Amino acid sequence: MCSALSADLTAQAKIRNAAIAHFARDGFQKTNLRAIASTAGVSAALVIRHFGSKDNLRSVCDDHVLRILVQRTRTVTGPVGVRDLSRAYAAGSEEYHLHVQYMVRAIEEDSPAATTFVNTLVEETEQLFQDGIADGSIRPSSDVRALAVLTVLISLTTLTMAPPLTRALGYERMGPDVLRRIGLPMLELYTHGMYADDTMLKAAQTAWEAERADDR
Amino acid sequence: MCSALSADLTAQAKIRNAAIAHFARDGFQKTNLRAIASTAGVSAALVIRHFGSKDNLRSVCDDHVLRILVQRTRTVTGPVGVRDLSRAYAAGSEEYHLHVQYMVRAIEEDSPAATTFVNTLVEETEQLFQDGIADGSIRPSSDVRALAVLTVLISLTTLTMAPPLTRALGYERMGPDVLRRIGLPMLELYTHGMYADDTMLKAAQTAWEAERADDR
DNA sequence: CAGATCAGTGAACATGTGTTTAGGATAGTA
DNA sequence: TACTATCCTAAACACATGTTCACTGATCTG
Repeated sequence: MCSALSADLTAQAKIRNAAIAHFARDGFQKTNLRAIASTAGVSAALVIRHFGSKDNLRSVCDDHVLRILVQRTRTVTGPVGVRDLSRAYAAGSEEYHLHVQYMVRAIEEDSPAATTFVNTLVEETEQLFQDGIADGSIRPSSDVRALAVLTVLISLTTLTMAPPLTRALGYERMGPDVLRRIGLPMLELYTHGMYADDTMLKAAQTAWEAERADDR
Repeated sequence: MCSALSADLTAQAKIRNAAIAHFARDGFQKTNLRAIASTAGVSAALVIRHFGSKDNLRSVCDDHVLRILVQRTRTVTGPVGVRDLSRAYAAGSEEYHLHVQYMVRAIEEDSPAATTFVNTLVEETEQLFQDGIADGSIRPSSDVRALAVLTVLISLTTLTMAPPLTRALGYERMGPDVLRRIGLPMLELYTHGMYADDTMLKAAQTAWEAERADDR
């Protein structure tokens, strides 16, 4: 965990890390070069000198974060996976949170790297589900791909819940306690749903079939 | 549905509607007054003249959208509710979509009105769940409030799914077909979860209890 | 040492954007 | 007609911000 000590990093790395932090917290648009430069302890001109432009700086950050996250997924996957993302997240380092937040921001803003982020996550999740269905730990689904997208969506937005949602739960800021609070209902939902019977599901299924018939 | 005809609206209303559209589509920060003015067919100066400042314009838009959405909820609720939000959404008007999107943007950006938006939604949803639990249509939950927050979160982010998520499903843009595609797995999830048994849930429960014991 | 290369900076530049200002058109009124 | 009020605009202003430029100092290299 040496990345917090900025003294022994090159200026480029300091700038990149500062940029990642700012982009993650405030978004790309709202972050200005002088703020990044100030955090990195350098001048705004140096940022441009090293990275050419703000856009290019973002793409470097994208690559960096993506590489680290993928690497982490590769090594950590197996026992954890998506099944218990919130616990894995809660146990993760500050730096990891930052990277996850960066990724979510990238997806929200539809940055160039967002597609890669999402596709990696969805692919991995879908594979996990396929395996789970094969070994009987997960119920078969009518549309595994869509289920994967849905759970990725839920995981991401849960992990970096918008402040108003957090406040609706009675907390000031996002933190481990919020995740714990939201994690149990989530697992309950994943385990046995929330409807007592399948009335809704059947109604929707027949309605959709009728719609499909109308389309022809 | 006369609001599309802008000819017979006052300049103030035209500006407000244009602002709502721009804020919803591009966010508050990225929208500039001249774009709003152009859409409304007026000058940028008139926007300031009528609303004082960009910030005040937003707060007027917040109030307007909130009032309409709450009114709609009050009248439409009952048969629809949150249970089948995607179908209700798919059946809704263009204007309704715009307002929902506006609300999601407000929540994402944590605008002043976001708290009101979210609290209204969560309150209404929680009440719906309480009623459902009472009449047996919904399973009892260990934390109804948190469940309400979670489902509001899921509904909102599903309705205005980020473009990369949409693309991961093979579609170019968000639309009724995407909602239909994601809606079925969602209902399945709500009906019987996705885990085949309660291994995960039990593991998490004991882990959390152990953690709570550690905290003392 | 001379020269070259590299990291780095402060000031200036260009542009975008929220806001102000001075004034123009139009309609109502005495 | 003259006065007033209302609605509206073009141009200017002020400021933030991405980027460029001229320059400094340090570190190699011959």
